[in-house]
Amino acid sequence: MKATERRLKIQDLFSAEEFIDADKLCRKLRASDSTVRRDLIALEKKGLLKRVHGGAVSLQAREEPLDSQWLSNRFHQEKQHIGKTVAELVEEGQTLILDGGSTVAEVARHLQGRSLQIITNSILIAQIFYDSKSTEVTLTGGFLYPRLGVLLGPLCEQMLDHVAADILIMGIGGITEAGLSNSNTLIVGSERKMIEVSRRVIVAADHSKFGRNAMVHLSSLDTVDLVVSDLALAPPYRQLLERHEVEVVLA
Amino acid sequence: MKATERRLKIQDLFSAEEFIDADKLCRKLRASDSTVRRDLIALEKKGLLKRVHGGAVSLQAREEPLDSQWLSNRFHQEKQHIGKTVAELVEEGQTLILDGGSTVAEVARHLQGRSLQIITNSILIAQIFYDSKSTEVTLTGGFLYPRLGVLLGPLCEQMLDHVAADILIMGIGGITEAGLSNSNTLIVGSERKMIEVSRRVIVAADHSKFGRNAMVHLSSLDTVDLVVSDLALAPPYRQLLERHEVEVVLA
DNA sequence: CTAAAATCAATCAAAAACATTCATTTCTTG
DNA sequence: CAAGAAATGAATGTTTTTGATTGATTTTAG
Repeated sequence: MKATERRLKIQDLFSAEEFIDADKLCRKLRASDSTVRRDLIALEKKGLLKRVHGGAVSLQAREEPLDSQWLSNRFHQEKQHIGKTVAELVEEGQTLILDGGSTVAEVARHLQGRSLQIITNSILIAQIFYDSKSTEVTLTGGFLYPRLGVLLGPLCEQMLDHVAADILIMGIGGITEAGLSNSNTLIVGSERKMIEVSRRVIVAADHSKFGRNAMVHLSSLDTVDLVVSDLALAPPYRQLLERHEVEVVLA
Repeated sequence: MKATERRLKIQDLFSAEEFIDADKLCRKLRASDSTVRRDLIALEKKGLLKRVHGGAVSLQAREEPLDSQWLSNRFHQEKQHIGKTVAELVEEGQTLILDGGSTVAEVARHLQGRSLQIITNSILIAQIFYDSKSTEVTLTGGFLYPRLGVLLGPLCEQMLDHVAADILIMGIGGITEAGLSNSNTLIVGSERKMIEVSRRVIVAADHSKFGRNAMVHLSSLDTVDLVVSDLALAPPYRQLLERHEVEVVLA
């Protein structure tokens, strides 16, 4: 097995477990412990995982409870602005797909009471419309991914196959020149389907997501129609997006 | 098992239980007491838990989803007892369908941390298992019915067509000689499907549901295998159930 | 209150995992 | 095809982790 193939496989394994045993990797990849260790070092250098004694842990896997409040509120101000701006782009009566993630949740909050049809795979976002009569909410089914509160897997993708949406509003793990990426293959799988069935793709991402790579590649920048970020976005990134014909709005 | 893996697992266990015995941890993690103690010391240093004689307690106040609703709930005490009793009937590794409703939610709370496969159409129940890794939760898709937080409609029923469950745990609007009834046709529709695909049907209903008829007839009493209610259940109802070969347990 | 039982902290040797080096194989590239 | 570069796996010594043992401390029962 080649190095690239091995490393992709390692990344895949993180969608199921947040910790991976080095021994198990050796057996699964049929490689020596030296090789596996080198792979892990390489992936760590790329910022895709954290190496620990005995294996490696997924980076986004678990926030420390002490700053969990803080972390989910990181750039909260910015996310609020982004949420408001994105919500203003939506017209009455449209069909939206809302992906999971705290930035998109902020968009959802600004959509409360609007007359829309919303499809989402996030139970947190569904909750925002808990007692709204004007907004019709449909949840995709699926396996509930612990801690993120999103529905994933074949059931989710199968359901998305049967719908069509005007706009997809998507959160994201990282954006670089290579495109969008997110933290695990299951999430990326359903997001790909979402892109597929949506006429217009809007990415809501605060400036901290730029220049970062998450574990799994999702798509190239060309699939995106519009990126809404905050004012702290470094100009080079803005130019990068515009080179790919992506519209940019800073909130 | 490696150190990091063990410590993540300990954190998981604390999302289901407030206090955990050191012995129990040794057995569950297959590690010596020295190792477990070192793990607990490490986690305490990170501020994730508090070590006490004989084990450790969770530091984060376990927030119950929708506290306010539950507190204002009628017959809350009775529902708690019913919940505990029903939860004890469930065996490890089984596949359950949980329908919506406050009584069933009480059952779900007592199932936290168990190793089960749960299918539900209630986002409130899904939330109860928000960060439990041992309990695998699948949501049916569907329209979100406002204020009840349940998923209904063709999407939901279609999904239920593809599953099979050991036990269905069902709340109910009313029980009379004529059978079970509930408040609207959409709910009844999905509940019929649930009954269809489950080997054993358990109804969790406090005594106030007896002798009442809700809007829509759901099924006759013969489809029910077991009813769990509280001690205030009037004897005539008990006899009625037994005439229909329904087992009765009072909590 | 006292004694027995349980739990804890400290220490140590064995085991597991690690970094480093080096010879061998595989892959590039001219 | 051949020289060089990159990747691999084995071997080395080092560091970390682990479970057992010891005696101290706390809890429980009488």
